[in-house]
Amino acid sequence: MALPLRIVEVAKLKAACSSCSLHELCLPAGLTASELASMDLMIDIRRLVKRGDYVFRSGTPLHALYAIRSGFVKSCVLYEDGREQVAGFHMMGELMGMDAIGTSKHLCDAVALEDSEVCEISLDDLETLSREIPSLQQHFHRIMSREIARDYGVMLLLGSMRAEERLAVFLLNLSQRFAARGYSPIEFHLRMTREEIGSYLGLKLETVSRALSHFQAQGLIAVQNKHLRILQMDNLKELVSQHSCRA
Amino acid sequence: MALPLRIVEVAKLKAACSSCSLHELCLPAGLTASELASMDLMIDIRRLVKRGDYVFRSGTPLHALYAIRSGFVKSCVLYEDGREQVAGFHMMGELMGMDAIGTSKHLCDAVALEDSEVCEISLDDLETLSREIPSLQQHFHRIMSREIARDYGVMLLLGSMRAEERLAVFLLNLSQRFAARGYSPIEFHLRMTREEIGSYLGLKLETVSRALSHFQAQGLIAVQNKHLRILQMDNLKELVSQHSCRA
DNA sequence: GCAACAATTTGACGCAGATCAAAATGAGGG
DNA sequence: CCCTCATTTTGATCTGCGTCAAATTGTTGC
Repeated sequence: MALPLRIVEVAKLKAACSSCSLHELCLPAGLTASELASMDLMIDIRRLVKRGDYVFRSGTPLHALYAIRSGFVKSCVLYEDGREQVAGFHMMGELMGMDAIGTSKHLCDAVALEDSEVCEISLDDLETLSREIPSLQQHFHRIMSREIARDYGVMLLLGSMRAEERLAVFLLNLSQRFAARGYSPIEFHLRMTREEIGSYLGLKLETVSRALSHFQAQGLIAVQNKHLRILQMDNLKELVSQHSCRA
Repeated sequence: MALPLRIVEVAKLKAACSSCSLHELCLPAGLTASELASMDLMIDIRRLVKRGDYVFRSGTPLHALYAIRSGFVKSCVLYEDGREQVAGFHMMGELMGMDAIGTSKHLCDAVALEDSEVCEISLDDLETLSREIPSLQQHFHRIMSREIARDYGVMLLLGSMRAEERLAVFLLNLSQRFAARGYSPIEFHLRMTREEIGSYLGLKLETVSRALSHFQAQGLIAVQNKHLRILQMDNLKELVSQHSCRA
């Protein structure tokens, strides 16, 4: 008997950077109108990814890079023995899959935390086009560089901050990124579980929960399950810089 | 009175990728002879960096990327409040400074741990040339990607491994990289202090010291100060994968 | 070779955060 | 709406690693 087939949501739609409201955040930032038109030709697949589904999986060959058009995606590094760690949370306008260019194999899972839409960008096409459009080339390099810079920040966080500092950094970072996208920087919906936050921050879920409760008791934030509101942005920032470090 | 001038060692030598024994490890890997000749034109500064001196400093504008021709360099991320963490150790054939492309400012210090020689590679020149030489472009992307992949590994290490695992991963990684450069994978000189190892691994120097002593007591390694010999490579590897994890 | 200093080792002790446990709350499916 | 299961919260206890301290060894400049 054949197994019941899992229905995979793969809508292939005509994508178009020039009409996408994110193009100032995304890969084509800074291109002229005619350069944008060239990018349109390159990106012809937009894919819907349901909550819980994979954008790509660790170990599979690199087909394309993925720009998030809407939604929220986590990436998890897997270790051979089954250990896994959340390496990042990605929101609209961000590019994923760059870790796979080196080996042509993805080395993390990318899982949608809510129904999302991603644009597939063929690496070959991107490389070809960026040979013709220097500003695209530069921007692509800047995007990869920023990913490296972000990673350095995470290392600092994991290597030398204590639990509550890590969480404060995490919340402030989310806040900034929502702000950059036109959403409220002080009130937002956490799309991930406490366990996922903990995995990202190198903490256990109980520690995350306790730290959130403590912030709330101090009046820094108000949390109600996944709904979060920052009440004292400045004090939250101060908490990070006051060097109550561990290492 | 003028301050006594610090004598800066800046030997400007004609560098040449085509005659460099590292070109299979370094940026020009995979180029044809004529493409290599084009790279030679691009790289015209080789700089000597004495032990303890900076290759570049955090906050300074990006002038160039740096390929290590010989020696050993650490990179340290600095946090505003003075906290710092070693983000990586770099050896010959490796490229540094890619974290600065995004903002045009270095965000870590690069300090030579022994007298070293680096080749300066102008980013503009590299971008120009890689528009003409697709294989150079591809290789540059692969190098940046591998840096991202490496960082993911460090995150996993910092976020979910216990002290002895971290140290074992660290030693095995050094071993591999020495092997790739034709040196012994089982016997080498640690060029960094216990404190620097600790900073990289998110541990205190005492913990690093104790872990090394413990490995030695188990017969896995022999350490004598900075001289290290791996006695039981397989058992060391096993130590990492046996999932004695923390998070 | 010696003095001064830096790096390492080792021991004793404390604490931040992990672990274990159980109750409370929320979300999805029939 | 109710049942079931997943997530979150909170408490109690444990432990790996940080902290403090002191002895030892290695390194550098004179």
